[in-house]
Amino acid sequence: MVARPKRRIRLELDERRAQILELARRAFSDRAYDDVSIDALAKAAKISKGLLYHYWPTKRDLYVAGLTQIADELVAAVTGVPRDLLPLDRVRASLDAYLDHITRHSRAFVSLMRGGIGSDPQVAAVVEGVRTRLFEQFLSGSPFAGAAVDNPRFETAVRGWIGFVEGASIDWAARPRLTREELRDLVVQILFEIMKVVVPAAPASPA
Amino acid sequence: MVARPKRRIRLELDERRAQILELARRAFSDRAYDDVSIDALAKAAKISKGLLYHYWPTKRDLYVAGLTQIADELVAAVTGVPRDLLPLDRVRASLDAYLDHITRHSRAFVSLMRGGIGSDPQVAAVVEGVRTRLFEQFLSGSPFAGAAVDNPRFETAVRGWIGFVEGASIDWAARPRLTREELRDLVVQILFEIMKVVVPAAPASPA
DNA sequence: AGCGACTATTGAACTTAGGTCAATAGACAA
DNA sequence: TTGTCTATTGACCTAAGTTCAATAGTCGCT
Repeated sequence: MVARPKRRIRLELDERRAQILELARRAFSDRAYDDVSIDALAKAAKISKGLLYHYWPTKRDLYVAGLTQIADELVAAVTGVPRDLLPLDRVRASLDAYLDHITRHSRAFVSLMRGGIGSDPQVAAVVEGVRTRLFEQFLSGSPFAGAAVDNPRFETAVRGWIGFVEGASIDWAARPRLTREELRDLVVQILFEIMKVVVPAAPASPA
Repeated sequence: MVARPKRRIRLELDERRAQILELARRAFSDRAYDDVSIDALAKAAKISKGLLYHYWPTKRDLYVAGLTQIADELVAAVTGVPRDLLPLDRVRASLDAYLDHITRHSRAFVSLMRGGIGSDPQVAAVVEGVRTRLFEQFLSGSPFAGAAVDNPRFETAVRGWIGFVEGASIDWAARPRLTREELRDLVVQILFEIMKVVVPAAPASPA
C-alpha cells in the first residue's frame, strides 16, 4: 500500500480562523480549560499545531477569543432590538432577545457566565463587559434612564438586578420550569419593584 | 565554602497540609489557574514537588481543595448566627455575617464566585453548593420558610435573589459605596419586595 | 507554460510543567 | 543501638504548550 502524498488544504485566513474558533468554543464549553489540549484541537480541525499558533499566540488567547465571541453575540442579540419602542416594551423586547438567545446557546452562555479560568484579568474583563453593556441596554431603554446619576443605592440595586437576571436565567437554562414569557414578566416586574425601592419617583409597575 | 547538609524539616500531616493549602489559596486567588505552577508552590512552601503530590493527587484537586475551604468558611460564618432570633432578625444577622466575612476575605470570595476553571464539574459543584446552603440558611430563618414548596415562580425568584445578593456584594467588595448596614438593609428590603411579588400571602415588608 | 512572489501550512524540535516512584532521613519506641 | 514508620526528597518520565525554518499551494505576471 503506497502512502498517498498528503494533500494540503488551503483556506482563507478568516475561514480557517472561524473554523478553529468554532471548535475551540465547543471544546472549552464542554471540558475544563486544561482538559482541552491544543493537540486535540488541531487534530479535530485536521491541521497542525503550528498552524493554530499562526492564528493565536497562546492557548489562553484562543480561549479568550472564543469567550469574547460568545459575549459579543449575546450583546448583539440584545442590542439588536428595535429602538423605536416604548420604554417598557423595549425592556421586555430586550429580555425576550436575551432569553431567546440563551435557549439557543445555553451551553455557551453558561460557560461564559460561570466559566472563567481562575483570576485571569482578561477573562474577567470580558464577562464584566457583558454585564456593563447589558446594563446599559436595559436601562437606556427603560423608564429609569437618567434617574440615577451618582446614586449609590440605585447603582447597587441595578448591579444586583443584573445578578438577579443572571441567576434566574442560568437556573432556567438548566431547568426551565417557567415559560419564557413567564420568566420575562417576572424579571421585568421585579425590576420595577426594585426601582420603586430605590428611586422614590419611579413609574408605577406595569399591571 | 562547604555546603551545609540540607536539613529536612518534618511536619505533622495536618500542619503541612494546612500550610500548603494556605499558599495555594493565595496563589490561585491572585493568578490565573495555569499561571500557578506546582513548582512555584512547592518552592514557596520550601518543600519538594513530590511531597505536594503526597497530599493531593493532582493540581486540580489542590485547587478544588482550596476552593472548598473558602466555600466552607463562608457558609460556616453565615450559619454560625444564633438560632433563637426572630425570623427577620435572623435574616439580617445572616446577611451581616455574610457581608462581614466578605469584607475580611474579599479576594477569596471573588475568586470563589467568579473564578472557576472552565467547565469543571467539581468546581461547579462547590460553587453551587455554596448557593444552595446559603439559600437554605437565608430562607429557613425567614418568614417565608415553608411558603413555597413546588412553586416554580417562587423558586426562580429565590434563585434570582441569590444572584442579586451575589452581584451587589461582589460589586460592593470591589467598590464599597454604601455602608455595610445600608447594603444589608437594601438587600433585605428587596427580598421582601420580591417575596411580595411571588408569594401572594407574604408578610409585609419591614418598615 | 513557465517563473516568481506570497503565505497558509507543516513537522520536527524545544521547553516547561504536571505527575511518578524508589530511595532517604528524621522521629520515636524498644 | 537498632529497627520501624513515614514525611520527604530528587531524579526521572511524559504530556502539552510553544517556536521556527522549510515546504507547498495559489495567484499574477510575462
